[in-house]
Amino acid sequence: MPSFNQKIWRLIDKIPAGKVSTYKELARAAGSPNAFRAVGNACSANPNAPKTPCHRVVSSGGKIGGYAHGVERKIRLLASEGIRVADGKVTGFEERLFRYRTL
DNA sequence: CCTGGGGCAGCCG
DNA sequence: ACGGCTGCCCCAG
Repeated sequence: MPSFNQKIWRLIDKIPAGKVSTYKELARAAGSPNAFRAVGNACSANPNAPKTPCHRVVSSGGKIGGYAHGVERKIRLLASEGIRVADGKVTGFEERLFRYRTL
């Protein structure tokens, strides 16, 4: 029985390269729409840093958000996947957003 | 831009 | 089990 964190990590693993998701979306996909904050916690507590791509998780509206290993690193990782970040936001966020389910 | 309030899992003590 | 604190947050003002 996976804990909340496990569920979150599992969901994050499903995000394909070149796409991004948000804390809010993850919370919704995990079944707790208001647990977006706990999602952020799960990411920082993520045991496998690059393995589980928490760098593909941004804040709502496409804002870059934070990163335990430094936001700089996060931006670089995203850039290497073809995702550009300008002015603290993901360019073309709406199009690059990975949707888990169509409710 | 900044502030305050809300809401939630995890980790102490 | 219980209360208090923390955090890669969100939203309204």
